[in-house]
Amino acid sequence: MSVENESPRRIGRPRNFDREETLLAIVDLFWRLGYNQTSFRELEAATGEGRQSLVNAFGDKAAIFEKAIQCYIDHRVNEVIELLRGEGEPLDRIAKVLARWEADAKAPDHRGCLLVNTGGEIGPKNAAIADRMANSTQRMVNEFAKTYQQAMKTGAIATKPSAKSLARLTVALGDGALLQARVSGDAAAAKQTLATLTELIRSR
Amino acid sequence: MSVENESPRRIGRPRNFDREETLLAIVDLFWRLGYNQTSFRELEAATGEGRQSLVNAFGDKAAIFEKAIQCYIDHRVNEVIELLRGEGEPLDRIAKVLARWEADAKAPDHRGCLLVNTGGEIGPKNAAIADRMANSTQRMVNEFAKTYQQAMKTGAIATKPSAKSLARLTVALGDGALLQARVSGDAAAAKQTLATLTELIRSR
DNA sequence: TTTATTTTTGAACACGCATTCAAAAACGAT
DNA sequence: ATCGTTTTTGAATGCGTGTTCAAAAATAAA
Repeated sequence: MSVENESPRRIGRPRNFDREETLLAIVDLFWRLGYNQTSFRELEAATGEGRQSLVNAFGDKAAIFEKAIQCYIDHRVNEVIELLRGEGEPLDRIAKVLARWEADAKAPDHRGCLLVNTGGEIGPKNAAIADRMANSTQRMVNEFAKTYQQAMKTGAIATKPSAKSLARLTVALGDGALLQARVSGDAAAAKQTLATLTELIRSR
Repeated sequence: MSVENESPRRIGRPRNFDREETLLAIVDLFWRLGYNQTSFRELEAATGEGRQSLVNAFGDKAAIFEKAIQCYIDHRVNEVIELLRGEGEPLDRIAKVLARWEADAKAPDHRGCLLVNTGGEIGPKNAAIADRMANSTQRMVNEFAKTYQQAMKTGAIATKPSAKSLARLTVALGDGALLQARVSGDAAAAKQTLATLTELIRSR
């Protein structure tokens, strides 16, 4: 690997905007509108940049979307995993993740979860996108499974449904709750749904 | 109400196709491709009819989609409710619904659930569609709640998470499982997720 | 200052789409 | 047979879209 970080002074006209900041605005846009309803006109408006600049920086629309999905994964999915790997009791760490999902359900613009929304819209049509989504689900399931395993060792929960099974159920439930929140905007229902999971697991 | 069923001999050239049969083909198409990816070209191919005939019978694309959604609800959602109102023990009736969801997860074309897919794609943008989806969810939740209530009275399950809470969790979990099945095509994971719910509820 | 390279700007382009039109065809009624 | 009505057929139209082009602007190197 050659060194690329030391003074990346490149030739030519410098970029007018911050790449990461612009990408975050793009993520937010796809999150709210979905892939098909997001046109270059809205991308320009949301970022304040010309479309040629966006194409130059990120590629065509499909490439822009892929990078937005990756950005979302890097921030949101990894944040969930970090919460599960953090400090405190296993069940408390899981509660933190559920609280985070509730916060997304409460968002005023009915955004839900970008991966969930994309799953319904793109589905298996785009293999690259589908793979990343399936991989994200898998990573979250694995981390939940580890955390549930720890909770079982301390006796906080029963061992009857396996940790892996509980993990799969948890992630699927999060997906469903955030989907319903996007459609109906009823954040309270999502909150209660997730609370029921906690109740079901603890009371054993 | 005037009688409309007795010999509906109408004036003009008779329709060449069966309305219900064609609508079912349209439902299948939207189910697999989603709203945006379904163009009139594919509608023509799937139904074998000219686009003007389709527009004449069902209206423009938005109206066609609305009628397809309604058709899906009339068949699928109502079928779930009928299964819950059917014969047998409450938990067995619920098991029948879960088995039906598993079957949809197993479908070779990754269709998942039309309402789930549409929720991700349309979201809250189309109020008429969103209302019908929220209403369908509500009806299923209510019927699940009744069934869980019956199971509690017979002592088949504990009364600790309320019947309503369990019902909400069940529907949200079904949504999540079918969404994951659409994205990854991993029907086995969906099956195990739903099985874990049964395990969690029974073992108390 | 000049040159080379990259980004920005603004527009033009080609394509697919839903919508719409007009004529022909198929029926019941007169 | 003729007329009125509805569906079918096939094409045309207009619009929004993603993509692409060409000139101007901004920087580092020579």
